[in-house]
Amino acid sequence: MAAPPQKLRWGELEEEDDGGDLDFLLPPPVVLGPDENGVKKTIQYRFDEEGNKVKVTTTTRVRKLARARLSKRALERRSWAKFGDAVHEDVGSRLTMVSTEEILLERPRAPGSKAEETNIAGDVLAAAGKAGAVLMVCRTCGKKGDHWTSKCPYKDLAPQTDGFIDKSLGPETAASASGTSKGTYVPPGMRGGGDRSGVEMKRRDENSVRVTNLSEDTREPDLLELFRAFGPVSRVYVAVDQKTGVSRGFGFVNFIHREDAERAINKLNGYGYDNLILRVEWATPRPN
DNA sequence: TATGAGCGC
Repeated sequence: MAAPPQKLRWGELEEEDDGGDLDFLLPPPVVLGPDENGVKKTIQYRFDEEGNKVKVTTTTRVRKLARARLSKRALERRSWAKFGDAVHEDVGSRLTMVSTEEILLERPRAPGSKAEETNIAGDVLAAAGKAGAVLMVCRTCGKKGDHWTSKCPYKDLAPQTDGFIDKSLGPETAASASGTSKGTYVPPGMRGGGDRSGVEMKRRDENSVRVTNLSEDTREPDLLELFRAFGPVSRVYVAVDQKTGVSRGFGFVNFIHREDAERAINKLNGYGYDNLILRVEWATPRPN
């Protein structure tokens, strides 16, 4: 296999020699450096028009700027020994490389807990699960043994815990509810007697606003920033391609109050955001 | 391009 031709930059091209065939009489060119300042010296010889031997010294600075920009720490890192896949790399290459090594991450545990304790707890859970459905406790309505949280008929009425709830709504705790057993979470709809009949329930999804034509790098916090000005927001969602992680360019914002959603639609539809014109309209509720 | 994701049985 022939080596690929080395691509020369114009600055590296040899000077055109007009000395003709007598070049072999001249000493070979000498290249000195580059030194630590990136200064390279080239000493060449040629014949001038009158046939005199002339020494030509060229001084060039090579990569001076790039070197100057390296911090002390970066320079220090260059002297580190290679490890992992890079051990087998060419010793002279100082380039960063992409590794295919498997990196095992530790599973986060509760602070202070030991791995063994976790396993024991797991066994206990497994045993209890076999014995009955005591552990099937819906986190939304607190009902035991009937359904999982995802199947809860009231799941869309549950308060959000994803951090996007407007803090001005104030914290609601089980302690503020009446008739609760100690330490048990009581969802808002079940408070005050637990009789659901006649309680006006509005699906969270109802004040859902669809936002399209988002720029690719718009994320949920950005949407929240934009929409929270109109009133308390219960949920923000940006559709993301599961494979690539890039935004699909649309999302949803749910408002607690329908009027706020309406104002947001009126104000923000057609609004320029990140060089794009937003489309903001009512969302058709998700199937399910 | 264009109407959403998800845990424990």
